[in-house]
Amino acid sequence: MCNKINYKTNRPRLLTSEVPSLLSIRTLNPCGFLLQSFDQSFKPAPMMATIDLNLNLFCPSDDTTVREVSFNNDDHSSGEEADDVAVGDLSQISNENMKLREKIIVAWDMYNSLQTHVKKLMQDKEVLEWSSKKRKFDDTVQQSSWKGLNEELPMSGIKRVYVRIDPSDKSLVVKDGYQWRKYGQKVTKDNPTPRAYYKCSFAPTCQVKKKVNTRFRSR
DNA sequence: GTGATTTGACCATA
DNA sequence: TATGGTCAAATCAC
Repeated sequence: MCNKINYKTNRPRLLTSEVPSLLSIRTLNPCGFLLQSFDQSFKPAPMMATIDLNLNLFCPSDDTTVREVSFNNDDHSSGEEADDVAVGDLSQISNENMKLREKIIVAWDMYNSLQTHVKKLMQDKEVLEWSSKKRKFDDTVQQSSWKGLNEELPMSGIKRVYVRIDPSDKSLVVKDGYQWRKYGQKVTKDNPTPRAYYKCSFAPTCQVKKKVNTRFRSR
């Protein structure tokens, strides 16, 4: 008996290729002018982040308008002297901008090298922890009287492992040395109870999957 | 707010 | 075309 299921929904599907994956860092000088811009692409990070390094050292935060430079004429200084002062100020600001720019470039380089280092450390940690857990599990399987049921699927390179569980254990967690995350459930043809699909969630590099036919647990 | 689960839709394959 | 496997938005649990 097969019933065809018609799916009706208006829910949009977001394809992975449509997900923006851009980290944008903008650096503004003390008065809000763009000083330096970095764009770093990350794949497959499904997110977009913008970080403003607005070093607002000299300007009030709400002061985004062009400001007039006025001079106090109480000392009766001439217009030429005022121009000289203005040029001096601009030159000083320009120098400060240059120094800031150099500092930001150095900080960016340090950030990049630190990020690389952290990534490498995390990968090393993942590999160590995973191989430790895997070894424990392999030992358990070796000792199991069910080892005759373990099989290597021909031509596929996929190893199928059956794990015996304690019938008195009513928990839904199978103690097989892996950490699982459920990603789907399906009602199959010859099974009245749904089949659950799990992925290994211990590490992103862990490709192990499992199927659970709940009818075997139902009694 | 974050991570896990649920569930309808999509896709590959026999 | 039916079926199983997977994806990903919605929902739930904490």
